[in-house]
Amino acid sequence: MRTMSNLADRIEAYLKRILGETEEGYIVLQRGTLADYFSCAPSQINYVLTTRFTAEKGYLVESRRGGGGYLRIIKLGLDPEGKFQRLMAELIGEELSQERAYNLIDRLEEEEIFTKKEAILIKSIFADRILADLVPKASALRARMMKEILANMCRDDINI
Amino acid sequence: MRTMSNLADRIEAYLKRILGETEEGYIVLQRGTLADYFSCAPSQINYVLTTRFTAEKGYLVESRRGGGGYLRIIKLGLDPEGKFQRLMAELIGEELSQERAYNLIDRLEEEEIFTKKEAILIKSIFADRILADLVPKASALRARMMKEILANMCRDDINI
DNA sequence: CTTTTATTGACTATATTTGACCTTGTGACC
DNA sequence: GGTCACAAGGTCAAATATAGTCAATAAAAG
Repeated sequence: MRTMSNLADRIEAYLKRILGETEEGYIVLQRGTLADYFSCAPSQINYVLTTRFTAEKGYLVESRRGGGGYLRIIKLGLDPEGKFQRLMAELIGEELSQERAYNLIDRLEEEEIFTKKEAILIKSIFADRILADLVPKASALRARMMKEILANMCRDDINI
Repeated sequence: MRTMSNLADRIEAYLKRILGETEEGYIVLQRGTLADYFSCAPSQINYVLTTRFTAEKGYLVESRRGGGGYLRIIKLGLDPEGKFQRLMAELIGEELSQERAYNLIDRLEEEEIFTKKEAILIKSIFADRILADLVPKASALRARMMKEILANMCRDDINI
């Protein structure tokens, strides 16, 4: 269980909770109102959005300024058509930092492509702590490993 | 003989005591607070963690910096036959060739410690084909990764 | 006396919080 | 239509709050 002791974590949890309670898969709210609710600087909301609601984590944020302005936070599902290939092509590339890898793995766990145990297992060996001193280009290795894992997840003989 | 009166030992004993009293199998605390409690340098805490709370001794440590930062010390679950600890001990400081790794993984799959999918997943990224050109000491990395995986298999907080 | 283990502190890395300033959209007024 | 006030949201950098690393030194063990 997270300590939830800092503001950013509490705002994140709040947004995820109401996102989970809604039917449409997105929520619309105002930055200033939310900032008031948590008695914080409005820019704190941007901080939470940019660190917790990224594309890798499966979210899309739209907004509008001016009168009637708003924030819309959308929870994305995976495209069932060729999802692995799309993920590999769009999100991995030639380099994959520890943080981006973890986000991606969490996302694949949410989509039930990995079990919790598999997610922990993969994250454990993708850690900089494990790779850094033995691998000059750790991000290149992570990218390669992640692609290899995803390719193997497509094997037919895997669910026997 | 240890005098049992040095700081590191007392901090170790303290952490193990509160770990034993908790229900969840892990504790969360702050490095600075603990250092204050023992009136020592914060880095002393890191020393204790790296020397006493290692995977081979049955612990995992996770942490986070910045506001709301914390240390989480996880006590690994019981391993009655000491199988993992023995495997880890054998692998410490050793090298693990692709062939030996594959044999070990197959054995753990037969013993139903890994599912077929997990075995395929691990083997896929342990291949020399994946590691060789990016990792000067591929066997050292495999040994380290394998230990890390085994440690994580003992976590109580993953429901296997 | 030598080797191993423990202690400390200076420096580094990372995450969060806040505030001053910037940009864009809307509508009233001319 | 142009301009202006106001109502959003955006950006960025400084201040603050944590934790990590490393190397020098001290203490203990052998």
